[in-house]
Parts: sequence; structure tokens; C-alpha cells
Amino acid sequence: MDWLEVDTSNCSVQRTLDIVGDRWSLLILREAFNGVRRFDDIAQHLRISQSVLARRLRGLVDASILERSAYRGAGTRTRYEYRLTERGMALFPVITGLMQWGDRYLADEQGGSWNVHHRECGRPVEVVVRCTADLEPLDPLHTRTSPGPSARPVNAHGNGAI
Amino acid sequence: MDWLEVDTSNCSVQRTLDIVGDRWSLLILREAFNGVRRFDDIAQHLRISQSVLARRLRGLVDASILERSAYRGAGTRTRYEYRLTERGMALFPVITGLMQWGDRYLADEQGGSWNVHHRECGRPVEVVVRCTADLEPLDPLHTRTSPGPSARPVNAHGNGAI
DNA sequence: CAGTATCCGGTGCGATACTG
DNA sequence: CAGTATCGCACCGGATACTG
Repeated sequence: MDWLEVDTSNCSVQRTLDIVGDRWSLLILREAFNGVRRFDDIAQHLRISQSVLARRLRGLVDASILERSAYRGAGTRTRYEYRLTERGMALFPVITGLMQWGDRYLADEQGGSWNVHHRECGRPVEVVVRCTADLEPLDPLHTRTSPGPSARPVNAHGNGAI
Repeated sequence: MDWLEVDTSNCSVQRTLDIVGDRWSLLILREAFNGVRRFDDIAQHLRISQSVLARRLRGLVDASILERSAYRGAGTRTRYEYRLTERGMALFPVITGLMQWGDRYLADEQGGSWNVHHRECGRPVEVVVRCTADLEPLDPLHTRTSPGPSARPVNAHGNGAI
């Protein structure tokens, strides 16, 4: 089956974008990866309206990307925070990939406004697509695609609905 | 400077999303990475309206992510195609990252609908964030962030405009 | 084939006000 | 602090018709 013949409705890229592919979700996750957990902090730093932020957070919690938990410091009252789950953490390459691309092609002369390092040694990180066998980084020209287990042919005429 | 104090308007994630962060651009790029180059092929496979596709393609060409070139087969008339530029190819980790995440958390039982392999050896690829020194994959907990060269403090009161 | 032009509807988003 | 409720608009995207 050729790529043009497969129905993209169950494509993983598409499904992922259905969850985080709006204008705000990935920026909220950027905040999360930088340790920002509180509603108000996110709202102010992002300059996003509260109503939209609330909706997006709900979406991300529903998708198990963030989890909402109450906590209270000594003597203070209860607060809430949004923390990355394992699923959320797994989006690290996506966010970092967007950042790396922006740093390379869109940043100001002197460089980007924020960096990510290896915690232990301090060296910068990079995002790569690599072969699972020899671990060598691969550019797209050294890759090939093929239909996977759940590939279905697109309905020949029309809109894909049965 | 703390992350919450830096002005995010020149953040690379944000700038990248300003270009490819809409509902369609990354899906158009998915088509490009699968070798789809012709307007009509993209439109049909993606089920996107022609007007929107034309606008998005223009945006991607303006951003030097795709380039439009005319070509003609023997005896046929001139056609146009959209090809990934170097900048476009550099988005490979982003697309692949989205796909990897979807494969892991959103795909049907039996697996995803499409796979990416190393062209030479046939083994699947993976996307990782890794240390540029020891090349070990890093999850977010083993990383640290810090202000970069162009980090600016957010305007204390209000909207960041001077 | 590869678009452009036009119209039109839904909704994403911001602003503001209000609440436990 | 951490939201919800409501309103209004801009813009994104779909549908249709048209063009070189």
C-alpha cells in the first residue's frame, strides 16, 4: 500500500495534534517543563486569558498529560498545581524539537532566550532522530516509511465514511 | 533570571509555533516527508480545502520550509511541486516526535498506521533528547534550563510593550 | 492541473465581571 | 488564589464558483 492510499484518520501525528495541536497547549507544556505549575503563574507568564487556560488545562488533564493535585504548605491554605505525568514528560522531544528549530532558524543574532542542559554535566542537549540499531542520527533522506499494522486504505470515492 | 521573569515573546518555541503551529501546517509537512509534492495530491489525501491549502503552502514557502518549483515530464505540460528545503528537513524530529508519542499513547491496539525506518538497515527510528557530550538520552528530569543570550526580563507591570 | 476569488459560518480567544 | 460565566468579535477554515 502506498502512503497516498492509506487513510490518515488514525495517523499518530494527527491524533497527537488533535490533543496538543492548538495554539496554546504546547506553550502551556513549555511552562510545565520549566517547572511552572500554578494556574496564575501560567496565565500571567503566557498572557493567556483565564478562561482559555482553564479549558486547555482541562483538556491536558483529560488526556493524562498533566495531573491536577492539591497541596498545602505549612499554615497556608490549599493550592492546586498541574504537574507533568509520564505521558506529559514523553512530549519532551516535541517541545525541545520546536525549540531547537527556532533557535537555529528564527532566533536573534546572539542566540535564543532559553537553553536546556544536561543536569549533571551542564552541556547543551540536542534532539535527534536516530536508528534504534546503531544509534546514529538520521536525516529524512536516510529513512524510509512503510505501512504499519493498522494501515487501512482510504475509501476510494469520497469522504472515507462507510 | 528566573524563567517566570523572562519575556517569552522571543522564545524559540513560540516563534516556531507562529509558523507551523496551526491545525494544518504540520500535517502538510507530514505529507512532504512522505514524498507527496503535488497540490492536488496533498489536498485529496488531507481532505483540506484548496483555499486553505494554498494559503498554508504560501506560508510555508515564505518561511523557506518548502520551495515551489516547476518541472515537466517528457511531453507533458508543466507542473508544480513543493519540496522540503533544508529548513523543512530540519523539522523531521518534530514530526517524528509527534508520531512517536501518538504511536505510544494513542494508537490502536495493534500499532500505528505508518512506520519510519532506517533506509539502510530497516530498523525503526526513534526520537530522543540527548546530551551533546556523552550522547546519552535524557528525560526532562535529567535536564536543567537557564536563560540564554537574548533573554530579557518581562516588563514588570502589564503588557510587555515599552 | 493548480490554483484564485468570494462568501459565509463556527469557534477560539480576549475582556470583563463574578465566585468559593 | 483558582477559577467560572458571559459576551462579542476576529479569524480560521469550508464550500462553491471561477481561471490560466
